[in-house]
Amino acid sequence: MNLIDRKTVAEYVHSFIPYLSIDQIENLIERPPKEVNYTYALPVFQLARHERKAPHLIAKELSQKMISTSLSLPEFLEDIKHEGPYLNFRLKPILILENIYQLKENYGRMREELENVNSNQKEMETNRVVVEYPSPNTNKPLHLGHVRNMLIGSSLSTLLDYKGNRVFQVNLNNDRGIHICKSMLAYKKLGENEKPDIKPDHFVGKFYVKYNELEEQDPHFIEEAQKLLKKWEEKDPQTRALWKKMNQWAVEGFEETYKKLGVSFDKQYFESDYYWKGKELVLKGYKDGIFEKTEDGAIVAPLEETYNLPDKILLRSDGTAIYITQDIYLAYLKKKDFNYDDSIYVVGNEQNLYFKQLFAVLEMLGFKERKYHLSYGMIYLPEGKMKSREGKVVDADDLIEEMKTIAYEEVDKRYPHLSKQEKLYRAESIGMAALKFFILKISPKSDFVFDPEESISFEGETGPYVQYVYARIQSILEKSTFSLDLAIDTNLLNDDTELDLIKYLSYFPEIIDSAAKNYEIHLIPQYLLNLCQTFNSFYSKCPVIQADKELQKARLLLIKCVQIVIQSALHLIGIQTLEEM
RNA sequence: GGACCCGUAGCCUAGCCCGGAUAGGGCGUCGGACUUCUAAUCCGAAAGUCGCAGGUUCGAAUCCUGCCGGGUCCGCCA
Repeated sequence: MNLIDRKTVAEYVHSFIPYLSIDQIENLIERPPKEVNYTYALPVFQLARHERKAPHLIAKELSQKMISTSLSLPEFLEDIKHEGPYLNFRLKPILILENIYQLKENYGRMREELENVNSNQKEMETNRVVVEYPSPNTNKPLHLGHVRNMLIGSSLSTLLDYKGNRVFQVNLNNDRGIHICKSMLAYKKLGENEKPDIKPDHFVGKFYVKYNELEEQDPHFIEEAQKLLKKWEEKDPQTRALWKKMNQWAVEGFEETYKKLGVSFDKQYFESDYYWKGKELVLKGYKDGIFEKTEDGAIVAPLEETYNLPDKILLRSDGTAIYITQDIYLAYLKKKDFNYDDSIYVVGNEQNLYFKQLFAVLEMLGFKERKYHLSYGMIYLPEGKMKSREGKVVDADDLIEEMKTIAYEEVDKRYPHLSKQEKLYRAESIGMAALKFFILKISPKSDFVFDPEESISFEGETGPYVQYVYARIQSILEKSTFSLDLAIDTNLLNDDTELDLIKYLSYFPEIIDSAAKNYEIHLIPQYLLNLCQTFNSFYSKCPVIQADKELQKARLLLIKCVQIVIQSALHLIGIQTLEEM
């Protein structure tokens, strides 16, 4: 097999432009616009300074030099062409198709696969990564924000694992604090001894909403909730028993939701187990003169001068822990548990400042491990921000059910004759694909408005659109009387859509690479849309089954490769393929 | 008051980190394509001051500065 990608091209170009490094050239190389039927383009403007010539002349001369000095082009290149100030390269199609067909689901990490085979670098240390998400509060069920969080966290974990990292997924249950006491108080007042008659986390959440209704009528309830928290901290047995019971309900309910979304963890942390342990670290920091004490005795980290951040309280004046106290400890604990190289926190952007402060405080303590806050934007409803307090949220379970229900109707509409079991199977797969793709195709940084009416779609830029391409290919492969074979004549693949497909296929490894490097999951759905749009154009223009033998065999291999890439890309974002839909 | 994020056709969104070919898609609208590999599809059309104004550059949606509009956050919540 031949390792061919952007870097291979850069290495080749470097032999003609020695004054630029391979990395510089690789950085310069870009993907040409759609209508240019070449794989990579080198804009030569930058060379104009060295060469003191007009860009289009440089491009022309370089291409001539490349073609004449090497007699024939290097094995992996089919064509080089100058076009204005650009030098365009086309990779040899058969090599791309060969790589995909042989590497199968490993094609997306082609470079690692082929380099490992060649150099047998097994002793190379595997990078260890901890990904923390979704870290829910245990007083109410999961909502759409958590869904976004989980989909990002879980597909990032899959992706990093795919690229050779050892990934540990962990979840921090925020099971202690005033929020859970509020649900407990309402339960005591209104539902004592009732057992969940609905999904247990929803049952707990019901009381959280009820609490807020109570508080609205009578603001004194907050004092009662605080009393309950105090009793909890004093380990009052009755309070602890109630707390334990309700937390169990909440966590049980979460587990069901995790399962539906295909999320699982290597370890679950519970804040209540160690929230007080960070206290020692903070006090030691104070003793060492790193932190300061306020007039009333709270410990504060001075961040203003060194970090240009607001100072941060680390310990209450009464000596009790607050949220950051335990997060400091947890950083050490995760290091101890997993000996990680990278620690990623998947948390919404409303906590951007908090994480800057947390990381600064850890650094002050001498804890200098690599940490990254993967911050994502908030989701709004058409009527504004979601408010759990008022029960104005898109509930995760409801949303999942709704997606499946609508998907069922769509399947039923098209194929009423199918068995109910088959319809359910497809609806589950299609509904989940629609949900996951809808959320993951958007750049994690951007906020977005979720309009339930408009967002649940199965047409256009959606998961089902991609699944549909997979199924269409499957259907052709089954109907063709020819079998797949690498011995094809790629010259027959000369339609624009065919050349485009090959071009997009060759980008897959570099898309995966940059998605993993920059933690940008949305690059994968975006890539799939480009690939699938091109396939659908191909599909309507280029018949496969009716084509002559040689052309048919060439097209079969091409579409098989498209199918392989679709499947492995979808797998990375937790979406299943369907052979028929 | 301060810090950070966002502003791309009626609506949604990619591209911004790392400046390069006429700014890509989708929804919606209008007009076409199923006796032919699955129409959850395809083809075509209308629709854009890339928030505004400067600056840097051969070249700016992309980098810098200022402004306008929206959002988030800011010492004892989680």
